[in-house]
Amino acid sequence: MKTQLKKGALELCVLAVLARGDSYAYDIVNQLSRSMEISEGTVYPLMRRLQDEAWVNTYLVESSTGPSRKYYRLTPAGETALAAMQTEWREFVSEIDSVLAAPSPTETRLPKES
Amino acid sequence: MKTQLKKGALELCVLAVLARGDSYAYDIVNQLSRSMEISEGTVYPLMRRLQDEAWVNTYLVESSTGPSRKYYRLTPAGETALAAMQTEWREFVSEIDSVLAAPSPTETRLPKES
DNA sequence: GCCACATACCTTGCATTACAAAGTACATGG
DNA sequence: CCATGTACTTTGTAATGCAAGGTATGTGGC
Repeated sequence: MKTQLKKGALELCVLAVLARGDSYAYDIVNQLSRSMEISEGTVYPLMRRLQDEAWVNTYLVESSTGPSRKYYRLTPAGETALAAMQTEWREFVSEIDSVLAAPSPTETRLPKES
Repeated sequence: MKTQLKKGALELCVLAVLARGDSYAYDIVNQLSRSMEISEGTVYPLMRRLQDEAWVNTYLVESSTGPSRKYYRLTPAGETALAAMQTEWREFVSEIDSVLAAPSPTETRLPKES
């Protein structure tokens, strides 16, 4: 079920990780794995989308411990998008919480008349 | 974009509304509209799913101001599911917030060596 | 009577996105 | 030479939000 909750939030998470420093997909997955469940099959297509939106650009760096890494770097547009998403995220959480916190009727379970 | 964030959370919202008292889809849409954007085309299929899961059952009530209303009532299983989802929701928000709040490197934008 | 409007229901088709599964390729160590 | 870890990518499936459209009931104005 949690899968559905994640939709849209992972993009924000990936941008937040990149705001802390350039990284490559495999490492992003590992970083996010410390806080949440995430799979490679989710992140690689997501990185492609971020590129298509021009929120990141890429460069290759050779590694001595395996194949070359494709690093992603936030663009100015990406930073703007990240800021907007953080605001949206906070608004979204407030909205849901306000629904959850709405007053419960003192009389239990009576159909309301409009 | 916010559309994606909503996935999975609306089910929780609808159950939370029903926990405050039986209601019908058209009214649920209006109640939720006070806190968030929501459309009928989303809610009606969702109500069907809640029925399929046996989280709600229904009864008809005639209205003097329009067609009969199909009221939904939370079942015990629905209350259990609601409680579980509320917990999941809080965990989810914590996870995302922990990613957003993770420490920023003091040195800006340097590729990390593993 | 008729017509617009609000109420109330429902369905179809589209877009988005998370994920499992599978595959490719490089480097190291037994 | 073969298993393991690193690192990338693609394909297909499932879930679900939403616009758009459709049906039907009741009220009030003309």
